[in-house]
Amino acid sequence: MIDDMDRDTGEACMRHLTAFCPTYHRAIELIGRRWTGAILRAMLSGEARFSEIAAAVPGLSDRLLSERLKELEAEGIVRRTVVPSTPVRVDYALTDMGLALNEVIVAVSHWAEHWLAPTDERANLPKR
Amino acid sequence: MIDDMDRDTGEACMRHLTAFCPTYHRAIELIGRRWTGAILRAMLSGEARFSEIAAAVPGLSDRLLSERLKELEAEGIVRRTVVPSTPVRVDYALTDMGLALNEVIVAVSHWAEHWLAPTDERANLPKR
DNA sequence: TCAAGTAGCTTACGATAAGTAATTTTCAGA
DNA sequence: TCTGAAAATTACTTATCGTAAGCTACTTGA
Repeated sequence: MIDDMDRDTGEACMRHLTAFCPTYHRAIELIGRRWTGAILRAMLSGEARFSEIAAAVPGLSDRLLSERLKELEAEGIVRRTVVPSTPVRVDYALTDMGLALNEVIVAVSHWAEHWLAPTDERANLPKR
Repeated sequence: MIDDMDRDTGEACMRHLTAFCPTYHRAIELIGRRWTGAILRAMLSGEARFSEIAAAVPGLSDRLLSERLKELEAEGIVRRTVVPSTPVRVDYALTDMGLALNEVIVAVSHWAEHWLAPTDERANLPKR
């Protein structure tokens, strides 16, 4: 269903902002999937193992982490390495493509700091 | 279920990248929802009316556009104005908070241009 | 004046994705 | 042999999405 947007004339929808850009769209739908942004941030901050990432992202289940890592690997953003030690270890690392997402994460962090900052009354809501 | 992340100690998870940052997390899950990134881009490029946005984002249905706009309005990113002309018009505009997302959209576009550009052989992959 | 059309939604419902929990596999160490 | 941890996977429930249709208020055109 997303198919009809994948024909990209190419080149910059960026030279001036067009209303719709297939390349941008693929990117935002990819990194915007649930949990993916949090996983990428954890990895950029240095987490490399399955259980480290899981521990760094509260609320994220094994099932979804596994699924998201597979997707990111398929996209070329993450590289999975099995270290044949005993016990076997699995390391996840960002590829260059993944590392380049740092700028996006920083831009989001920046916006979030400024506009969703915890001085926000939400932070003080009753909340169980 | 996202509740237990909302207790934000505040201040920058940004001074050095922490593995998890509740503020960042709210932001990325908010703007990363399906279609939201595309809607924001369309609005940043000037589209202001319901039908203009709908036309600018192929594949997006009225139902979801309506839902997303309501969410964005509730978050303070979009302002809805009913112009009492005949026929009544509804204009949507980005607030300052919404306009500030321009930097995020540009960062994503930039990354997308570089890493997902249409010359990419991925364009012909079977697709997930 | 009456049928058809447009903008901006809303409702209904089946399909897909996400959440929760339990289970699996492989090895190490006690 | 039993326990435990890591990295999944399977089974099942619930939430979100996609598709289609309907609705209301107004306009246009015949």
